Amino acid sequence: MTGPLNGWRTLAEQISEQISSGCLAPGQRLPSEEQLQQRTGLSRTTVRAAIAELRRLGQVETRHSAGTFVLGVGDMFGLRPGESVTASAALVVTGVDGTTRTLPAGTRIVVAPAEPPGS
Amino acid sequence: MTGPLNGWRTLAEQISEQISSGCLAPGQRLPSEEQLQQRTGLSRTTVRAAIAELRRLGQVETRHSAGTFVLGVGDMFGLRPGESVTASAALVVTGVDGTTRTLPAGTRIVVAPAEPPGS
DNA sequence: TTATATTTGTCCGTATGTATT
DNA sequence: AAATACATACGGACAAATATA
Repeated sequence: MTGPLNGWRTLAEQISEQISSGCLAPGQRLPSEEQLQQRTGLSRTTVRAAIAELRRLGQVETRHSAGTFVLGVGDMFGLRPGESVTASAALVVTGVDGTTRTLPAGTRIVVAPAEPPGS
Repeated sequence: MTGPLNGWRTLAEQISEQISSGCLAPGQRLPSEEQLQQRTGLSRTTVRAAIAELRRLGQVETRHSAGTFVLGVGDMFGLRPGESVTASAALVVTGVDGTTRTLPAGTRIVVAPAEPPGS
């Protein structure tokens, strides 16, 4: 098995891939929670956990009683040495392998110094 | 009544204030979910929702089977090539000369590519 | 080392409220 | 007014990882 994974992680990943591949375009509405329940056989709790994850990753936005919608890709900003970034909300760092890490609000993001080659 | 006990937002706010006021110091463990249940009379679902909110705000970090711990603030984070950062709130970039620039929420911060010397 | 208790993780079901369509 | 869809909240059960004895 590729990995049984949990319920909500698997579902979040599947939807995320549909977004990445363009099957779900920006502005488009995701299936309702009930529809996702029926299609996947998962409970509503699990479906909602998956959507919450997508929200955390900034891929979708949920509007009360209207649905969950795919967000467009945000702009990129290239941070240069000497510059720093902060925000009044938590910062989510996405690593090279796709894993994420949450930093407290107020953390200062700077460009890491280059590693010396002889490490 | 011991308190209003209305919902996960209230609980999250209460704990958040304890963190802001220093009653809960960085590194300190929050009461367990069961303890919070008993103290507040809320269900575990609601208690967990409150903690999830604190996590979303970057105020705490939860370690499996160990507990939820208060995070320190004002730390630095060195961003490395390949990593990216976003936040659900506006991002403020501070330049080398001290000037600031505000970027919309969702903007992806990446390490700017090194400029070739002959530019 | 083994065993036990604690604590969080995941998952399910149900009910009701609220906002949108 | 009615149907749809998300928000909140309760309850229970078992798994998994950690800490402790």
